[in-house]
Amino acid sequence: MTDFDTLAGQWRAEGHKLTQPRRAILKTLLAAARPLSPAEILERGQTFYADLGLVTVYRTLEILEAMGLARPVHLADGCHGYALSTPGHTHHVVCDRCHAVVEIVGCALGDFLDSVAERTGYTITGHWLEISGLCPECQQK
Amino acid sequence: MTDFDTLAGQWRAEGHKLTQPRRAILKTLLAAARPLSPAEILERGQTFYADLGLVTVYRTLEILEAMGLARPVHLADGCHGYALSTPGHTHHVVCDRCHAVVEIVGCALGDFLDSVAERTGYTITGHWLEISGLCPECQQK
DNA sequence: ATGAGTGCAAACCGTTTGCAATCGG
DNA sequence: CCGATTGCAAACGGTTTGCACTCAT
Repeated sequence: MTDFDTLAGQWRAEGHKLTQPRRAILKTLLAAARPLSPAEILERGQTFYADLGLVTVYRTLEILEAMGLARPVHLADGCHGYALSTPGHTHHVVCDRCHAVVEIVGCALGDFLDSVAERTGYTITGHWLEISGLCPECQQK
Repeated sequence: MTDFDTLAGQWRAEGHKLTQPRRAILKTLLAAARPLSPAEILERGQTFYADLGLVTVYRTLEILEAMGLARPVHLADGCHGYALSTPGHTHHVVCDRCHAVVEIVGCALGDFLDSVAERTGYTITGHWLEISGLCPECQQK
């Protein structure tokens, strides 16, 4: 997670303009505790900039994803939401009930992937791990 | 992977009728070397039963998924295909180039998940791992 | 015979695109 | 000022639903 100014800096560094709609989207993602669908980003973003449109949400997410600043997270229902990502390789743990998300920054799969490569003959180029569970809060209910 | 008769047996055991369209879909999935999109299943399935309709593909996949006999596999482009799955817990290794798929039957993530649970306070209920790479054949090109 | 299963067409929903108006640098 | 960016409306593609007909049992 980064703060707004750092994010804004990276944004401009790529030559993108920092418009009001885009500010609203960045703030929304920064404030989110779980991955948000485009529609949710729209709704929340409108509290920052009332005229925000869904199309702009899609276009901004596209840029964020290309920059590696946000990534799509597959949710249980088949749709996917977007969450800001720390740079580099991360995995997510998503709460089944409230969808709160925690990023796992380290990746302990190296040995496992080596054995997979050996067993299958594949050259491994990447992997995607998503863990589901119940967050501490939801366990109490 | 199972053979047709075993699959058909499980199918009937749940009280579903084994119609021509459904036979065609099962045969198609059995013959597939990689996950297929609903549209691909339709196309290939029509070689077994010419009047097969797309709606039936969706409805049959829904049942197969509920029975745990097939599972959706997220492909690189965001769409997802379906592949028959061995019962129980498996992971997939998908070739970036030709989409050939290998199932990893063992799961060596236990320790890793334990440490995640400890670090995050979550109760882990499940996980989804998909590995991408190049299959032996595609490496030679 | 009879209810489960089917295909068609239409509805539906999330996403993308064309375009004229607008905004940021 | 000028091109990047915007929102709207319409197009689009994949998925789901309503319905009358058909098939497996």
